Amino acid sequence: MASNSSMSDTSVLQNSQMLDPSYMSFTNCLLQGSSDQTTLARAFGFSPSSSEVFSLVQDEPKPVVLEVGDHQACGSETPVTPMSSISSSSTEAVGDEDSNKGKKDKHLKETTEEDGHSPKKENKPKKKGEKKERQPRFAFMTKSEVDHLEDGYRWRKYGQKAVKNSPYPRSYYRCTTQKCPVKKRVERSFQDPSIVITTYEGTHNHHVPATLRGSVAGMLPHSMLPPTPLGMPNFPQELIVQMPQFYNHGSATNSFMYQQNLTPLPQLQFPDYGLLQDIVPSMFLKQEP
DNA sequence: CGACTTTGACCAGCGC
DNA sequence: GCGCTGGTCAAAGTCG
Repeated sequence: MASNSSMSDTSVLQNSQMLDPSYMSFTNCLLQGSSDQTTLARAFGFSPSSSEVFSLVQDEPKPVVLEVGDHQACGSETPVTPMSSISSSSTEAVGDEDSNKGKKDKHLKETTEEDGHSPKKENKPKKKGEKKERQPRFAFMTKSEVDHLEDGYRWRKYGQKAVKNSPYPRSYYRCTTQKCPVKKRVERSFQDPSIVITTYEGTHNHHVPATLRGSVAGMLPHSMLPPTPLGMPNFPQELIVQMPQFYNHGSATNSFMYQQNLTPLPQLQFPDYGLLQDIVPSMFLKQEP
């Protein structure tokens, strides 16, 4: 599918409310406070390009984030607004979480009785109480014509589902690298079809494939390359590595716009989280007061 | 021929 | 308990 996005500008806007203090550090800098896109870009080591990143959502247990240019990141004043931040701890919230875990179990379920019967999956025994650990997740919105943005990694689509209340389907991708647990979900905002909502889940345990067409990996500054899975915070890593078109199909125009402190698009300014939730339901967790 | 996409089915969780 | 929904599987199809 489309992997090229020839997008337009890049603007980041955010909404930073409900940020859990713990996340503030990063999110703050990243999304809200620091807002200068350039700064942001710099902070993450990517350069703007084809699409617009409207908001970010992170679902991280820990705000490990700052390591990536943190201090630098903070301090500007652009309006970068995170869609929200999710603290996994407090509320198991994120429905997705379950999803991940539950789903898999599904096939754990047993076929026992007539076992082997189901044509499709076979089931493996799994413990009932056993829960799957939730992978760190990170979501962001981009303005893009293409659904699947090139981000340097190779993905394999493993499913697509219609989204309730939305004419646009949601696609599920998995990193094709062996043993890499990273998944991502891509869907379009039904409110603004030009907006693509991408959710990454998990952490790559490998580097960006060097063989990627266009050798994206090669173009990446080392700061963008995935650090070791162990040593680095997941979030930043995700962000850095996966910010799609940011480093991929950058165009002068885009870069320019990016640095120009783009104006937030009206339709992207979400007055309240309810709205946001409509757009990206699974990414918004209620925050306990 | 391998890698990837499409698509219908399956399953678990959740709300009613 | 039932139905809905989201997430995943895997066979079949497509593509380079």
